Amino acid sequence: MDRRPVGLLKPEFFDRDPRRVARALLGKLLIRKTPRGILAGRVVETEAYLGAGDAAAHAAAGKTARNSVLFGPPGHAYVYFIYGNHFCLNVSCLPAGVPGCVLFRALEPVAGIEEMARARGIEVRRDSDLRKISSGPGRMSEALGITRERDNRKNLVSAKSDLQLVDDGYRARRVAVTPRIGITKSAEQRLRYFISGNPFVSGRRR
DNA sequence: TACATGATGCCCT
DNA sequence: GGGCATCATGTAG
Repeated sequence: MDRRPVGLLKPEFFDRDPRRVARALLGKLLIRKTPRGILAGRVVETEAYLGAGDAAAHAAAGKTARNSVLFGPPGHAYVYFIYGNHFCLNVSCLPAGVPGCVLFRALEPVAGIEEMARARGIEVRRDSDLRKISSGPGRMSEALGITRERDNRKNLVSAKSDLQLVDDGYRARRVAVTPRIGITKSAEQRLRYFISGNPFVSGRRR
C-alpha cells in the first residue's frame, strides 16, 4: 500500500533512530509561516547525530543547558550558533531521555523564494544562482530567519507552530550516504544523507 | 575569568 | 583551494 499522507508530520516520526529519521526527512517540506506569507523548502540534505558513542554530537559529553533539547521529547528544534556567524537547525529524535538529532543541511526553495533570497541579501534575477539561498546549514537558517532566540525548543510538529515539517507526498528517489561535513571527531561514520543529483545539495557539484 | 574550539560561508586567488 | 571573520559554549585554572 502506497499511502501518501499529506500534512504535518507526527511526533512519532521522530521517535526512532536519527539515521532513519535523517533518511526519511529527505523530500519533506520545512515551512515558515510569516505575516507576509509562507516560506517553504524541500529537505534535500541531512546529517544524523547520535548520542554517546558519536563524538561529533553535541550530546556526546552529556546533558548541559545548551544541548538539553536533545534530551527532550522528539520533534523539537535544537538551534545553535556556530563560528560566530551562523545558526544551525536540528530536530530532536528518540524519546525523552535519549539524545539524538538530525541536522538540516540544505533545502530546495519551493515557496517564498524572493522573500528568502531577500533575507540572504541575494537579488533574484534570471542569471541568479538560487543554490545560494539555502544550500548549507547557515544559509538555509538565514533564508528562513531561524535564530536560537526565536526557534530553539520550538515544537516542529505542532499546528500552532510557525516552523513546521510537512509531508506533501513527494518521495525522494535516489539517496546517497556519505561521511558528514566539517567535523573532525567520528568523521569516518557515514551519517550524511542527500537526494542524489539534486542541485541544491551543499558543496561543489560533480 | 581566560582561553581554545567549532555540524560555516564568503571572498579572494 | 585557502584564508579569515567572529562569538557562544564548555572547561580549565
